[in-house]
Order: sequence, then structure tokens, then C-alpha cells
Amino acid sequence: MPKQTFFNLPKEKRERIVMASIDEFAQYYYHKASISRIVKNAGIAKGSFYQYFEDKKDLFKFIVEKIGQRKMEYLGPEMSNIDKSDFFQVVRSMYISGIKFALENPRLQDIGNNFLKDNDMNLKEEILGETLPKSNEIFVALINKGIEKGELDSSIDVKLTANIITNLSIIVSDYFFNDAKGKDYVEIMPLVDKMLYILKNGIKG
Amino acid sequence: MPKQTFFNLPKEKRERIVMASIDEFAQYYYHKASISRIVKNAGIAKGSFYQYFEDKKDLFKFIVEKIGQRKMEYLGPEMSNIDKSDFFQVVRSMYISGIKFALENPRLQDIGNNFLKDNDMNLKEEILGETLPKSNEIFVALINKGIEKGELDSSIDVKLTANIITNLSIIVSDYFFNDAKGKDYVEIMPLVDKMLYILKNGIKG
DNA sequence: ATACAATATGACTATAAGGTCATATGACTT
DNA sequence: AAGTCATATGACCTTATAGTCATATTGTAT
Repeated sequence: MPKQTFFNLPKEKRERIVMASIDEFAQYYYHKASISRIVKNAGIAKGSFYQYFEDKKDLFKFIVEKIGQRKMEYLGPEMSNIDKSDFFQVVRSMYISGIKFALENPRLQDIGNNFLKDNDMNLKEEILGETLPKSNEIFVALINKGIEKGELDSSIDVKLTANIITNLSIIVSDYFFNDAKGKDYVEIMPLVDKMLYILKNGIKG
Repeated sequence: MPKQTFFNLPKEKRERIVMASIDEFAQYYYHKASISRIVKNAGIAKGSFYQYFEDKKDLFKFIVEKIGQRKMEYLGPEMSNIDKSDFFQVVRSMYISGIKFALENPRLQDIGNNFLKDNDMNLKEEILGETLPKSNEIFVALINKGIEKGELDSSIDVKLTANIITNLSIIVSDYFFNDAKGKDYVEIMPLVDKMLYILKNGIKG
């Protein structure tokens, strides 16, 4: 957590620091990000930075939390529909919201995705704490309900399936941004639907 | 490419350097790996290192190529069966061989996986060159043949499917090592089969 | 005006990185 | 024994990092 001093700062200054940090982390990710560059771009003194944050990790944690909150603004509404819609509708909305978030917040998406891919388990544990498992648990619950309702094949491995669905969401947005670049928002839906078709029916002829 | 000097070295010394490098990259990955630590652990002088390699990237590229070769020793035999077996048999063998490689070469697996996840596209491009797209192309060809033979649903998006299959192979071994840790070799097959079941039939009830 | 606390500052420390280079060593040739 | 060449060496260079700290500035309350 940033120190109280940081929160006492005028909003404009706080935002300058946050912006400079996001720029830095988006370009250099955590390990290669430089506090010296951040303070230079934010227009504050090095010493001031350490009046606001404990250290680099403290700042990064703050930024990652901000990203999480932002993403929740996209996913939250879809998750409240969980009980009304059927399984594939919910997954579909979540994938689309995920890509929409990525489209509208490319730098945040970049930081978040890279962080999730990072192999520094200590860092991940310290920063995500108990947040990480939660995403999977949501899908586990969703899948179990889908099975009860008969929407899903009861013979699937629930945990593995939850894992696949989580990862497919990353795959579909990576695919959208890398392999199918240049496309715009309207082209998301067909891609997501193609992926969901495979998830639903498999690829067997 | 390492300099000629490196290849002139006695085998024992060369292997000491390779081992120390693998240890270093497995623990610190590319960006945080330290040449100073490598030369210390290999028992050679810093100056000597630069008689053998152009720079850090040169060494890493050499190690990544070695890993690729090693992995091909596992996957190669399966790929020669491509024409005989049916689609899902081939994919199954490749997944299993992949996990077997990971089990028997955990440090190499670690370096390779982390490198593939890395977002430093420059580094990836410089090191993989044209190797990266090839993996996907193999699956594209395989899928097209599967469709021709009627083994696969002809309405699937081939490129997307190839992408999914490539990524599922990473997912299944990550899952095996992280979420299902402690399990031993015999427990791979059911896991792979569960995943293939989903790929084949989907999860719809 | 004075006193006090919060904030701002940048030179500084300590550490480590990748990479260089003049010199030393040792083996093989003549 | 002299000369040549590949190899070995570690002190050294530059550059960068995260983090510290004594001092200066500012705003506020009295």
C-alpha cells in the first residue's frame, strides 16, 4: 500500500505518477522497469517517490490492483447475469468483455497479461495474494452449475475445464491482437463464437 | 553462434559452461540472468566467456537451440507417424511426449516455457527467427488433412484451432506441474485423455 | 511574525550489470 | 631455443539500478 502521503497529494500529481508508472510498466514490465525513469517522466524527485511508496513492488502492486479494478468494471456486470443466462452465454460475455477491456486499455492489458505469464512465483504470490485462485473458482462453480442444469457434459473434469476456459480467454485475446491484428471491434464476435463453437462441440467431424 | 574458440574447447569445459548457463537461465530466465554468476559457477574468467560468445544473447540463443534439439528428440518420432495414425492419435502422442520431455528435463522445460511466454518480441524474433511459426504450420497442415479425411469438423477455423492445440499443449503440462503436482508419470495419460476428450467432443451436455 | 509539521529535493551510496583489453600462459612449429 | 598462435585472465570501464538522507521549501495554525 502506498503511504498516506501519496493519498494526500493533489489529484493531478497523483495521476501524473500513475500515468508515468503505467507507461513504464507497459513498456518494460516489472523487472526491467526503472524508478529513475518513472520519476523523471512524472516530473518528481527520486526522494519524493520514496515518500509515497515503500519500494518498487509497492508501486507495482498498487498499479496491478488498479488494473484489476478496471477490468472488474468490464467483467462485473456480466458476472451478475450468472444466474439468469446459460453457461455459454456467460462465458461468451466474459470473453467479449475481456477483449473489449483489452481494446480500450491496451497498456493495462499488456501489463496484466505479462504479469500473469511471469514465472516469478514469489512476486505473483506477494501481489495477487488470494486473488489468483478466485478466477478459477468462479469457473468451477459455474461449470458445476452447468452440469447440474444439464447444459454441460457431466463426465468432464471440472478443474481441468475451468483451467482451459480461463486460458482460452487469454488465448482468444492474444490471438485477436497478434495473429489477427488490424481487425477492429466488430470482428471480435465471430472469433469468440468460433472458439466457443469448439469449446461447445469439439472439433471432431 | 558461439565463436570457433568455444567449439575448440575440451568437451568437459564446454559442458561445464553449458551446465552453468542452464542453471542460471532456469533460475533467473533471460533478463535477470547474470554472466558474472555464470562464469563464477563455470569456473572460468569473465574475459574467457567473451572469447567463446559474442554476448549474452549469443549464449542464450545457443542454449535455446540446444533445448529445441532436445525436445525434437522426443517429438520427432511421433511426427514421423503423422501419415499413419489418425489426427487425435498424433496430437495425443505429441502432448504425452511433451510432458515426458518436461518431466525428464525440468530445467530445460522451464527455460523454454518461460521464453515462449516472454513478451520481448525483439528477443523472440532474434532467437527463434523462423522457427516459431513452424510449430503452428505443422498443426495447420495436420488439421487440414484431418478435415479432408473427415476426422475433423470442416466448419472449424483452421488457424484458430491450430493455435488452440498448440496452447493446450502448454496448458496441459503447466496444469500437470502446477495444479496437479506430486503426481507421477502414469497419471499423465488420464489427464491428457480428459483434455483430448474435451477437444474432441466439446463440453456441451 | 513564529513555530511546527508535512512535503520536496537531488546528490549520494552501494551494488551489480555487460562488456573490454592489455597482459600472461602454454602448446606446438621451426 | 625462439617464435608464433590460440587461449586464459581479472582488473577495469561505463552505465544503470534501488534506495537513503540531510537539507530546503511550503503551508498552516497560533
